[in-house]
Amino acid sequence: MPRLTEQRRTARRNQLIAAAVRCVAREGFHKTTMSAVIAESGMSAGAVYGYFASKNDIIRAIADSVLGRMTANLARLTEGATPVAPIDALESVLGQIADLARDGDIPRVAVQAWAEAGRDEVVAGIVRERLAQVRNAWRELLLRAREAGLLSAAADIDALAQVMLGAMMGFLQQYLLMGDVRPDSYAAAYRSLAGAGE
Amino acid sequence: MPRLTEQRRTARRNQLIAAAVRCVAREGFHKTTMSAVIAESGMSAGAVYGYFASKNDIIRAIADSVLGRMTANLARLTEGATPVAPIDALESVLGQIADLARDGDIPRVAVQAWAEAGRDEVVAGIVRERLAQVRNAWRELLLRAREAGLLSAAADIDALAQVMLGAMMGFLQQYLLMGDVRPDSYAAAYRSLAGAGE
Amino acid sequence: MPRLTEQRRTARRNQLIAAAVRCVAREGFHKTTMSAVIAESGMSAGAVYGYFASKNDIIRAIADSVLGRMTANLARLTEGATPVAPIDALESVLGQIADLARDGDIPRVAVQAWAEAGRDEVVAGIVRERLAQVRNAWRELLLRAREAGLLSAAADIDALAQVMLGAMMGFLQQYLLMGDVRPDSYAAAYRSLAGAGE
Amino acid sequence: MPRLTEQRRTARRNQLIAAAVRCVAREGFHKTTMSAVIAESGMSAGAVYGYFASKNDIIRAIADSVLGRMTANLARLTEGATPVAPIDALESVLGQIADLARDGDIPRVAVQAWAEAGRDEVVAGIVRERLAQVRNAWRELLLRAREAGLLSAAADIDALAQVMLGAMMGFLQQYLLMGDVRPDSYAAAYRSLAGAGE
DNA sequence: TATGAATGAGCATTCATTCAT
DNA sequence: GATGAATGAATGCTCATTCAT
Repeated sequence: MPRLTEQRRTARRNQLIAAAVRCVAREGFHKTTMSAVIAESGMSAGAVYGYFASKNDIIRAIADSVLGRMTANLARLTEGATPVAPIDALESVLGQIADLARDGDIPRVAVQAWAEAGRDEVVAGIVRERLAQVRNAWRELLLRAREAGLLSAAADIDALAQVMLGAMMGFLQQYLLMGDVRPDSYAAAYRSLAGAGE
Repeated sequence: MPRLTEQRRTARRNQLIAAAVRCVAREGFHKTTMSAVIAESGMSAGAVYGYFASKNDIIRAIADSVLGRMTANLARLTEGATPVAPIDALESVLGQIADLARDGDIPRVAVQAWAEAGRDEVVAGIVRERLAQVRNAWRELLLRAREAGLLSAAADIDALAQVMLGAMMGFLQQYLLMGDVRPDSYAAAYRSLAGAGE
Repeated sequence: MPRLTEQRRTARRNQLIAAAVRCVAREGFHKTTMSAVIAESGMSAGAVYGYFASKNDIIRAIADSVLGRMTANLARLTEGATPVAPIDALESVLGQIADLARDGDIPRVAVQAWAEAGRDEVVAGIVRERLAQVRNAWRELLLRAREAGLLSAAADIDALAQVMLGAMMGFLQQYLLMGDVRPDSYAAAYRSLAGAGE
Repeated sequence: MPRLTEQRRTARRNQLIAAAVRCVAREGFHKTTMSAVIAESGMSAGAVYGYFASKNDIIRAIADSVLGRMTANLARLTEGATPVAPIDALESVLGQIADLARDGDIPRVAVQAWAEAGRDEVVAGIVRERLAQVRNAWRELLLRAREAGLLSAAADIDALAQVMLGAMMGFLQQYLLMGDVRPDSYAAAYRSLAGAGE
């Protein structure tokens, strides 16, 4: 088969996932019909099943794709060699999330994926892996911050990474559900919490 | 006269919701069939539709019930007159969430409700109301903490309430998805974060 | 049982039939639900089944009642001893039908009964009996008209009675479906047809 | 390309309508189940819904089809250029109706359609249109008869067309319900009515 | 190869009827 | 008696998937 294969195939797959994501953002995984995905993608039913074995397969691909794109921007943050104060990093990350939520469907579908993980163990595996990536990125960033003295030497890096990931999830949910959270004040609140309790 | 008393009617309704919650915890809202709910509840198809007009109605009742029960314990915390350090309160609340998640279906279904809010405006309204309640409880607690000097005078109470709610949501999601978060270390991390960056 | 029984029972039965007729005029026999009849009658489900064994029974009672009331006025016409010209009688009868159709549900439900006769042999029997009554009335009237010289001596009384009944049915259907037929011009047309063709 | 040609699609549609007509002749519109239609047509449930959006759609298509076929033969009668005596034409038309009723389901279903017009405004529109066609055909025939002197010059063509349509409906109903009407004597009775009343 | 019509099990919901109170 | 909540088989319809063309 000399036709331009793998590259073209991947492109079509992505185009299909993009169409499916638009549908899922509107109706959720299980109220989205294959018929809707087929119409949105402009492909034929047969063609779709040439790229994915089943609707479940598409759901899994969507989950992976969408969570991957949530993570993508975060990775960029960590790549930099210069240490960043964790809360500054958080503000930046929350800003990226707010941007994604304002402009597109990804965060809405990410929430769907978190819910779906509760009933499909494969999706659960994908989600776990993606969340682990985010935590790893945070751990790296936090370590560098601690080395730079931007974080107390006694800080529990693992727990803090969990807290940072949790902040992202909590912020996103409130952004989507309440629509009244702002990256700057949200991140700043962590600072005000500071001296408290001691 | 075989007329149902309001009390009996409410009891049956709750019994039905409880059965439906068990189903939804397993399969999510839209993969749960009425047939499954009927079997789980031990009622007949017709009887179920005597209590709820449609599956959608049940979904909404579940969302309200489940989010209400997530909130219930929190309210208890705020009722106390004695000021509590916010992070101590958080640890306590996360502990309650972990307990609920370990012992029952409520938190799993709460996640479903958050996702469903993205496609059913009625559920979105219910969720907004319930989340607002949680924030209000936090605001009250935070105000009292600030008055007692357990919180910096400059603290942004509204933003902090958002952060506290977000912490609950982020903790719960990670509890369900990763299974490795612990109330004590999670809450403690907030403290270690505190001084940082300044 | 010293309670006023038979009389009261009949009254309640008629009240029930009246309610059911209102429903059937709106939705036809088979789109009318027992629930609707129960609501319209103000009785309880159990009570209704005390008067009629089944929905089918009600349908049959309605058919009989409604066709009986279509016939009632016709009988009055024939009772008179004085001979009437057939076409004058027809105009009068069509006028009565138009009045019934304008003011109430009976003719609409009569059409339902004719249709139902195609699938329920019991209703077919009721309809046959009622139509036979109408024909008999016409036969009597036509005989008297022939004796009085208002009708040709060679007239086929049986066939003419069929034609008169047919005229009533055809007029009613057009009144209900087209709404543009008038008793006077409709009857008059029979006269203009008369001499023709010979 | 397995695309259906318009021709094939229409053929399948008609086959489906034919199957549905057989069911409706037996049980009426609303006691005919989709399941019965599906079985009778030999198609699958899904296929049926590829041709018609709903059961209501099928009912409407049946109404149009059946009333159209009642009309078809009438049109043929009018096409002829030679004037026909109205009562001769009537006898011929009643003969066609009797043939249709003896051999097939069409007239039984036509009666269903007239009844259904009382509750579905779309069916009512279809019926009105089809009845108007019949009247138009009669008007044309009557005009030609009047020109040829087969009808009194003073005859009210519109009213006579109503009477002719009414005769067809009344004859058909009696054919189906009583089974004792004959085209020849029925038409002849109109003649015997002739001199009467003057 | 790509198509889209066909499949049919499965879905949410209805409703005539019953019977415990 | 009278009530109306409960029953559950049956209904109209959907939709993930297949496969003849």
